[in-house]
Amino acid sequence: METKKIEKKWQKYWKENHTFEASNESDKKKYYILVEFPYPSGAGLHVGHVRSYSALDSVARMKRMQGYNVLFPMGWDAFGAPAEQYAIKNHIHPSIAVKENIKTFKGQLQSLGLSFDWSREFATTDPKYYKWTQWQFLKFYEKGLAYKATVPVNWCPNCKTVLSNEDASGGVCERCGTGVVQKEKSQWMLGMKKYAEKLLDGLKDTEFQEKTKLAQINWIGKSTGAEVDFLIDHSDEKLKVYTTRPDTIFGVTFMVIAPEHPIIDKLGTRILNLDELKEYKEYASHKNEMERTQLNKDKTGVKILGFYAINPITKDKIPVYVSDYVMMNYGTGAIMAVPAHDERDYEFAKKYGIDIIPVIEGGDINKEAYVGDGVMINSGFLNGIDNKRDAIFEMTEYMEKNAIGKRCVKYRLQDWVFSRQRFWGEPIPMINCPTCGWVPVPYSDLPVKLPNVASYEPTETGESPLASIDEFVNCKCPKCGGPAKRETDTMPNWAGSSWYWLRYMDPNNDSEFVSQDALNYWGKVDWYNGGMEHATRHLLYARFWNNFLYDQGLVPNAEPFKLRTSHGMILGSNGEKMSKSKGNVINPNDCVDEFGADALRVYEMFIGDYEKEVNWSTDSLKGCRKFLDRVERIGEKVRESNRFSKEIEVLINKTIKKVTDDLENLKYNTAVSSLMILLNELEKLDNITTKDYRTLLLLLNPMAPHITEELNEIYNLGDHLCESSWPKYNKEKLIDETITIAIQVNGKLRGTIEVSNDTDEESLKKLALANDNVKKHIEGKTIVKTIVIKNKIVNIVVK
RNA sequence: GCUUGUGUGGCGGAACUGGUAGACGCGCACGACUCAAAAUCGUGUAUCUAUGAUGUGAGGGUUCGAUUCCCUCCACAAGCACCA
Repeated sequence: METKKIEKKWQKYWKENHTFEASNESDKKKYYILVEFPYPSGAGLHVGHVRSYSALDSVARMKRMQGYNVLFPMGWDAFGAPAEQYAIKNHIHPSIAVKENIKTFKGQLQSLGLSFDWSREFATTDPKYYKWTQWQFLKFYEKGLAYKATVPVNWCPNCKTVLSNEDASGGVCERCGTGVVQKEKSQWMLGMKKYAEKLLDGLKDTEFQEKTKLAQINWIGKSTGAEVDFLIDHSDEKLKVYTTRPDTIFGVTFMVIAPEHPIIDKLGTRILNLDELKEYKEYASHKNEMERTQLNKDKTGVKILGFYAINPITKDKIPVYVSDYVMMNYGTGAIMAVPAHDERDYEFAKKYGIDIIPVIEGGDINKEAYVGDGVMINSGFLNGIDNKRDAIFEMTEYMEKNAIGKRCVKYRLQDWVFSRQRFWGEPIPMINCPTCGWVPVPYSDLPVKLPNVASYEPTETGESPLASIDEFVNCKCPKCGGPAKRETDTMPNWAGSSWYWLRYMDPNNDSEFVSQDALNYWGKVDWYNGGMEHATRHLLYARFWNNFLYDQGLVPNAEPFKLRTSHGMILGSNGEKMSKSKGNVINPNDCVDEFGADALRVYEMFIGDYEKEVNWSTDSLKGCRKFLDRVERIGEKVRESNRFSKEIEVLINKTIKKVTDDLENLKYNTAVSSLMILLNELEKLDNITTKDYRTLLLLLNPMAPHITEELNEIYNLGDHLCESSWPKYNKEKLIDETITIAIQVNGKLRGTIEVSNDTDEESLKKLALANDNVKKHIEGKTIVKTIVIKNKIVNIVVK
């Protein structure tokens, strides 16, 4: 039968028999495998999706055969800008384009024979799903973790929307590439900062890959130091700074505050050059518009005329500067500058002619050997202390005793800007009443649905398109019944993906976001695979969200994911990222049409190290097709027997072990290659047994599920593979009876000998010395030493 | 700049706790089958000044023995980026 027909036949069988649908009630051990659900773009499935989905599908299939109740779901992360842009252009509701795209994606995934449980499918854009996203937002609000704040936000003048720091990385809009400007805007925020320590600490309870943990740790960016108060001369005002090096306070020769620092307004009447400072603030806010990628930016700044700060230790008068190298959103927005030991402060001091006082011996910044540790000098009571740990400790103690400052911890992690001025997102379920203020939409009124209109143009003022839809905006205040207005901002793209794995456990529940029974049964996701690009933001948002739900007693675990792995990208055959403009895009449909789904799946697993990026090679794909053809052809040599052929008994046991281990350890490429080796050996035999063949097919089934099922049926080898047990190996049959031992002279290979397994050291030595080539190389020399490692090697050291 | 990775044939990549480097596949060459081609099968395929020597980014070290461990350096990739 032709490949296509075979594939369709089995796909139909699996569907009709609900083969891959997981049960929420089972005596079997559960295993939850999650792959990141795709954004259903108009471009269709990418070969990169196929890589991770095939790989984890093979794990899911193996686990089922090993007797687990496997949950391997799929859905759609379907809110987002592209659908909205498309809608604006064509004046059709985004849900229509999304529906189309989902249809395409689903068809493509199904044609690959991936064993997803389609009965649990949903899209984040389904009102039945986003009802619960909104419900959870209200929980955040109730706990004070969702709040409105006026914050300087990244603003894209082209898209007319607020961007998160993440979406504005590099100072340009992630979507359109326009330079981002700073703008003050009232936004909904989620209090993620409060969870910084938990998110850091919770990593202990995960088995994430080390690189993923590190990425998260970096992103959270914890640092310990001290907050120190500098009094302002002739005033009760204080300037609070954060420093990780309180020990260097004797070296402070100036201070720097962020352009937005509130003290400027507070002491406005005393400041002689207020206009200049305002001008600088204006300049700084536009700075992002310019090439922010420019490195080694020149330090700029303005000295505040009119007041000084007082060093709390030395009582010196310290000039205060405004500069944009200090950020308002980190620490206290103010720093004590120690130009002798900090590169940035040094640069600034040089430019503005400020004194530089070294306080660490040999730590002078303008010397090559800049060090941050050494003997304290010019530092009063710290003089002579020879390491920073003790110096920091002494100083902090002193500060706390004298109420000058105190120990504290800071995080780089910021609260999550949760508002977007877009149409195509979950409406934030809040109502603004002129008398009651912000009032949450009652739970019973959820979901707040997106209206069905035909215009999605953003407004000039930067409000969401929803703001111009009166029937949506105008409503009654749930509290006082008076006229009120709905929040028109929607949630960011990341919202829907911050809890989707929970919904899969119980996707059709109308009364709860997921039932407690389902939560208790499925627990944590056992294995979550996705792209490395999501190792920080998505993974942090998801963990934050889940930690919050846990604190509310809504889910049984603080951490949602046990293991997290990530796959490498697939590049075009020219080594560049696949893109339409480069003409190097490979469409998985074409591959399925020409070579079959099985061949594509096997190829994508064989293509290379799963965690590294790889270049596409259609030739290699052909090779995998050939491999499957050979598997098919060898069936002609099968003879009935329930034993392994003697010649390959050890090899086949080894292969079972290898494939089993490799599939669990991201070593998909060697899993495939070990099956190729097995096939090579089987081909050398005149005939093979039914047990040989069925074992080969069982092992290959997770990777090439269609052809293997078909061959199993054609040769009448037994139950359907997907309903059979995974092969087990016999530990005693893992070692060959005869093995090859390498013989070296002075570490160089001079020959090999065949010996029976476990030949003792003394005999090995004798055999080695008897070898002709060895004799030649030791002739006329003295043997200094002989190293014999059983079953491995003999090394003769001569002089 | 910082953090984290990665450097192995023409190519993708193997190599257990240090023990025969280059498994497996692609490509290429030759051969078989064929009138011929495709497909298929078989053989070979690191390099060189070739009975030997050299080879895992470069240089050093530890060891009987190093792709593997240690030090220095180089290149590339990803992430972060004035974080005090």
